[in-house]
Amino acid sequence: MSLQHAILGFLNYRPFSGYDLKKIIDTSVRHFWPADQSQIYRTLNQLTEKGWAEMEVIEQENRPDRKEYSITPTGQEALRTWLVTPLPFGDNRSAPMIQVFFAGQLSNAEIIAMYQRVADFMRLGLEQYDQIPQSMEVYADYVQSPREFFFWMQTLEIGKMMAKTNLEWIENVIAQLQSGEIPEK
Amino acid sequence: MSLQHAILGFLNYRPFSGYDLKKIIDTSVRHFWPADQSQIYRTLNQLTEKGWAEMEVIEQENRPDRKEYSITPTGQEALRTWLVTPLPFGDNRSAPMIQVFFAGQLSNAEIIAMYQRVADFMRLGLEQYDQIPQSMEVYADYVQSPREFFFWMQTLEIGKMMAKTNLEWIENVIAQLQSGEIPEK
DNA sequence: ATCATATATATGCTAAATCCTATATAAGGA
DNA sequence: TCCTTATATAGGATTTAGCATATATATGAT
Repeated sequence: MSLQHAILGFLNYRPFSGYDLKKIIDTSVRHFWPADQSQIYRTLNQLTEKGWAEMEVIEQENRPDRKEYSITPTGQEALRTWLVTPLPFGDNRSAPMIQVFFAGQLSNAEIIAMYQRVADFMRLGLEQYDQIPQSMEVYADYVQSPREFFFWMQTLEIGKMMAKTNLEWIENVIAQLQSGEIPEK
Repeated sequence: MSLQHAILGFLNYRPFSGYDLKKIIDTSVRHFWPADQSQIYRTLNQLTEKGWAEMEVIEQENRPDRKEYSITPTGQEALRTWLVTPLPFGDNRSAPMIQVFFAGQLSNAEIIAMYQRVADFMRLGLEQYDQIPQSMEVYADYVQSPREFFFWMQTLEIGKMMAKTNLEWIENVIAQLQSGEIPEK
């Protein structure tokens, strides 16, 4: 359902083709909603069937025709309705959490080794967060607005905060294990 | 894939039936990995086909026969291999993040109203976290071990930390919007 | 001349998840 | 008697996602 709304969100800026959308998504919302090319095309068909988007074939020389999709008034209404619907944060499936739940079945040494590797990945990720704002400038091609930019940066901000919190938690678990407080089974 | 490993994790404590597992999952890992009844039964079939679990029919009086599933040595190996594989935290789809990304398409008043409702939900959720440890005692029926308990509590701990971080972020966004720093489009 | 890359869309197949319904037995309450 | 709840498993239908492959044109590099 959400990919439909994500695409509607972009179409509400201006019309795009499936090919455009693939590139845009890969440089923006991919971090919290990756989308396969085939999925994007299929979703555009769904939006058209629902009457939330309209398609126009744009003939081109030297390259295949484009199918440009525009949002319809019904689509704009559907988008707004969805955007103002409170959704629960932190309600997502998480395989790493399953690992934590069953970590007791491993030895302390194994757990420490694994989480030290995870912590290293997270520290790397945190460093890279600071380089993302530059790559965000790409978006200026699509929409030029400090208001939009503010909310885009908020998705980065929350990502960074979550990563920090995760890292803090991991470091704490490692410390507790290393302190010997947690007896082996 | 992960439901298979979650179920293996439980089977590694002792044999369970699909009916047992449904109840156990609903009172434990449901928060980060909900599972439908039919999905559990189908996954048990998959585990059996893979040779990771074995099924034994237990005849009962007065009620339908149980099919008890035990983990096999191959299954234990698969579980261990998966448990020591570092998985990236914070790599999950998040519909609320899509809403943030496109929030600029709403008015400040609409955004504030929506996030105040979300914040209220989160504060409620945070209060309830403190009551969960009691309900965790149910697990004692399945496994009696302070070591296991430690890791179970860690899944609660990270959930609470994440909820706090989310709330902090939301309160900050609301404050920025209310301060008038963010111009309407 | 060939090979990779960019532009552009489509379809087949599979896995995973969700919802719904079906089947069967028995206890307990209204 | 009938209805609900508990115990127990199974399968159909649909949605979403992910991976692979096909098709078509044109440019630039080796």
